[in-house]
Amino acid sequence: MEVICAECPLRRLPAFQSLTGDDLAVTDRLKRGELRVEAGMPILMQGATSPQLFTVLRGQGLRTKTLPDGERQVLGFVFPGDFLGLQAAVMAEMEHSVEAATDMLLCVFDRNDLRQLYQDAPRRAFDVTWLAAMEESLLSEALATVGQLPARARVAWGLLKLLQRAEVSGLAPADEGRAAMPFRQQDLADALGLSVVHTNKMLAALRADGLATWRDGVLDVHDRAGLARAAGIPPETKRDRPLI
Amino acid sequence: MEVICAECPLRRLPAFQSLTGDDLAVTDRLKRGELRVEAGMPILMQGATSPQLFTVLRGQGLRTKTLPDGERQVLGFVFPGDFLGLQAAVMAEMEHSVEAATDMLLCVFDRNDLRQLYQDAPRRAFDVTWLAAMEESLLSEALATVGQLPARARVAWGLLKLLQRAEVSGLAPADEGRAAMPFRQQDLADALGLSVVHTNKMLAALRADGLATWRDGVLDVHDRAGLARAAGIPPETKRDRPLI
DNA sequence: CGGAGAATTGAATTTTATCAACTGATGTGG
DNA sequence: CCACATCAGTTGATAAAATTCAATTCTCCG
Repeated sequence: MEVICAECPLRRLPAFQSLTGDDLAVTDRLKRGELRVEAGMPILMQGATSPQLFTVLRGQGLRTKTLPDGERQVLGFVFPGDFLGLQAAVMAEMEHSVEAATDMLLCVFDRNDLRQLYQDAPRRAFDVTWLAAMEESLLSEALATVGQLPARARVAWGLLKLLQRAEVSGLAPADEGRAAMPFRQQDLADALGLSVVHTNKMLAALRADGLATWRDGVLDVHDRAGLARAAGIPPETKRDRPLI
Repeated sequence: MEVICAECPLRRLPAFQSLTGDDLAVTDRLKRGELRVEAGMPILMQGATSPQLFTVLRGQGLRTKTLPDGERQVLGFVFPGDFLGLQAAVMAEMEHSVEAATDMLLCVFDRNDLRQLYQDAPRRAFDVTWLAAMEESLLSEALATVGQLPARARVAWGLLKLLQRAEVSGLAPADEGRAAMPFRQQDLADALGLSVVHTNKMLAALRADGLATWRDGVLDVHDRAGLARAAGIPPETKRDRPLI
């Protein structure tokens, strides 16, 4: 086991809440090990039960849902600090899949220990609920965006969200508006409910307007305010999040 | 206080989990009263903090999110047994609104008691997380539907979901395929990311195909299998849910 | 009886998807 | 080292889907 919770590099990020030594110890005791996953490999499968829960230490991934007719919806992008598999632990099985977009390093927990956590560490249990509520909030915003905004605004929103997530999770400096983006345009299109072709055209439009450029795996936001305007001006919101 | 938890009529429904006397007592102690809300009135407001949490005893409502540009997305339909306001209790403020579609009767809890619940009744705390995970799952499915399916399939999916929710919450007998629907076509359209006009045309198409009729506040599903096929065949799933 | 809100229908317009072709980068086997 | 396949991105032309606009009906309510 390489990383103990007390020395977890993620804890140093301003986005994450600080913890008491006690809570740290509880978490550390529950940690079962680490798992390396190669880019492109599945982490959790839709329809399967998983004996394990994960926290992302390094790398990025995708949450995807496949419909009976074969269509794919990207539910969200996975970044360091994200908690994976709560659904499988709490309900019967996963309703979506998670796959690695880059090589990833995961912190492993046991599904059965979750009940124990609720007994022994109510504060940490509350944090788990906090994360679930946060996910719900993210999904709500995505649904509203996909349901109500035209294509250009959707793409602008998607780029802003990606940049924010990268900044908060320490993958990009906070003010440069630049971050590594290991995802494909197809992934963004599937997240926004657009065809790849149209997504590509909207990206070209945003680029032509000097708002943002996404090329060779690097996203560059040249005009954050302008991009926010194109997305329908959702003012920037930040929140301290717990880390499991 | 009219209803004590031990005699809550919702507990008799097969959809809800049974509870130990202990857990019931804890819940009962936390119940602060009941609240009557008239049709059309707001229950929780987007952007506001709420000192209270609610469980729906009677009536139906809508969860809605308003975008900065004024567009409205319906995030979901509220039925008896639903738990409202978790977001406000766990995070800083509500990210969406909840309003009554019919006259409603709500069970009232105090926001500050939630922490206490996590201390005193870990099993109930786990149930709260279960509900949050369930909401997340519902939103995921909605996002995939809105993002990937064509209009006719979306409407078919919406009608099926509405019927299922009505049946599970005891508002409609399980096998008749018929339920009271106090919502407007505009609400369904806003839930599916379609215009009212187009939603209306798709409803007409489904009616013409003998699949379902929605008229005068009553939804009639004539051919459940056919409707499911039109929606892309999401096989029927049922789950026992906890009741807070 | 008049008016407001909701449902319905047809027609014109816009948005987005689909199809098809081409580029550039990457990787593989001969 | 080159021919060849593959995969992601790009672009233009065409087709389909859904929106908007406009007009009408219906019901409920004062």
